[in-house]
Amino acid sequence: MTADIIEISRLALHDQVASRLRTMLVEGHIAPGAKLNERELCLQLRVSRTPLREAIKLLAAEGLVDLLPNRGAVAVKLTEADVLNTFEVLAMLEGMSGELAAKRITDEELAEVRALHYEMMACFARHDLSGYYRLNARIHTAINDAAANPVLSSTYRSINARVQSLRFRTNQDEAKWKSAVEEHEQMIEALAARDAPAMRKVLVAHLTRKRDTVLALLRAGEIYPQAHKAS
Amino acid sequence: MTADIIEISRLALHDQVASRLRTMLVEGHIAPGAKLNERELCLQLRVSRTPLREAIKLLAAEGLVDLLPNRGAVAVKLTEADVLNTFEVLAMLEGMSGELAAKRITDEELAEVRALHYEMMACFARHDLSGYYRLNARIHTAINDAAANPVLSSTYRSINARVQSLRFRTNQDEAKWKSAVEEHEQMIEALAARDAPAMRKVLVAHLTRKRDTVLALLRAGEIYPQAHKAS
DNA sequence: CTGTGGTTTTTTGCATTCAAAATGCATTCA
DNA sequence: TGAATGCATTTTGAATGCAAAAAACCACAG
Repeated sequence: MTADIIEISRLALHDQVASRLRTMLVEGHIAPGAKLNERELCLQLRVSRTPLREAIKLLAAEGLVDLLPNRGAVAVKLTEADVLNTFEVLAMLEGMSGELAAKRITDEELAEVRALHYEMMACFARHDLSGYYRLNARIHTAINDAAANPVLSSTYRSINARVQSLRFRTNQDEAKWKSAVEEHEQMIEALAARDAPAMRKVLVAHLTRKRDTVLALLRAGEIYPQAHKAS
Repeated sequence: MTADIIEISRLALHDQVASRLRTMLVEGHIAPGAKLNERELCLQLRVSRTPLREAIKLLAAEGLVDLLPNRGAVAVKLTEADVLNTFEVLAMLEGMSGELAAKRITDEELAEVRALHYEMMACFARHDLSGYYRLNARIHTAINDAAANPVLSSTYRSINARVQSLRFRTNQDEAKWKSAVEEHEQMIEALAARDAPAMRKVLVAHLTRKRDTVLALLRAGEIYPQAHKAS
């Protein structure tokens, strides 16, 4: 019982709030372009406005919300140009991460990535999309860790979060899913061979495909169905 | 992102505070490892604790201060590993920025960079170090702008700020200064030739040299003279 | 003289309160 | 009938108050 209390007070309240808000934004529970009403969120998250506001400032720094002076915060609604620019940076960060990982990964780390990969294949076989996504994220985290550069990892995480809500909504068809899995296999091969250029190549290609998927949906207007807010 | 469109008639207090604190940290007026006493800073900046705390949270997200639970914030004191990791990422970001700039720079932008370069040369000739630094920063900003990727620019700015206070303290000797200027001339040439690989090469070399300078000083203990606080 | 325990003081974290700005509505006038 | 202006409500921004945690201090014992 007391352990929970300690556990709660271990993480600062504004950090907990930031995490919850981040999840809500990334998973689309707060729609892009939606206003973040402070009083509303206070009741919902059972905290006062001070930690909430601190959390919102944090998310603004991460680029997940826009801060309008005297008008509060809104969930970012990316334009096509924003998506292009973001993926351009992401591709480079991921490419670098992959290169470094290929150079620095230990046998133990490689084994773990492989294990995660097979778990992910299991999800693929079962058509368990959410499990697939979860494993996918863990693999990418594992590769980032293998790159052994915390600055790179946290930068990647932060920027990736901005497009995560869009990637969340891209309902893969079977063919795209299959080729994504194939790309993952190439990643494992490149890692095992410690082939840094190959690793970069497959990761950049991976990101480029993701980008194009997101862009296509954005252009089709399937991501932001009702165009209500001016941006 | 989309907030840029909204004109900022009057900056919010927490933004002003964040700017001032950022300057104090980057220019070393707050020493690395120093504790940020809220009450003290409130009196100094003539604001109450609420906007100050929001600003500190922002700087924490930027990686300029560390947030210790229930113990406040301290100015980050980078370890040798931190410096290596940060410059590793910076080199890549700057390399990418240079590549994109070489591909995308307009004649007008190039002319402006050239003009800034000559102004900087004037400062060099006059041994005006602070003017040189100012122009140097403006040139890098101009190149970043020419890359035409706001996500890249802001990411670079944020990460660069973390090592700026160290670079601020590296008192260049004449020889190093001279070779820095030569590298800048190579940059202009590469830009003019729209030679992206060359641009990347010179920028990465530039950053590597800066990194080594910072590292040498760090190892010599000249940056953190009195080692008192644990990092 | 040094280490330990308890107490005081300081400092941080969160909640509440107060003030200012913006939004919405109704009334009024053209 | 439509637009503009003034008022009321809502919402954000900033300041203060209060409680808890950490640091500093001091006394005391070994």
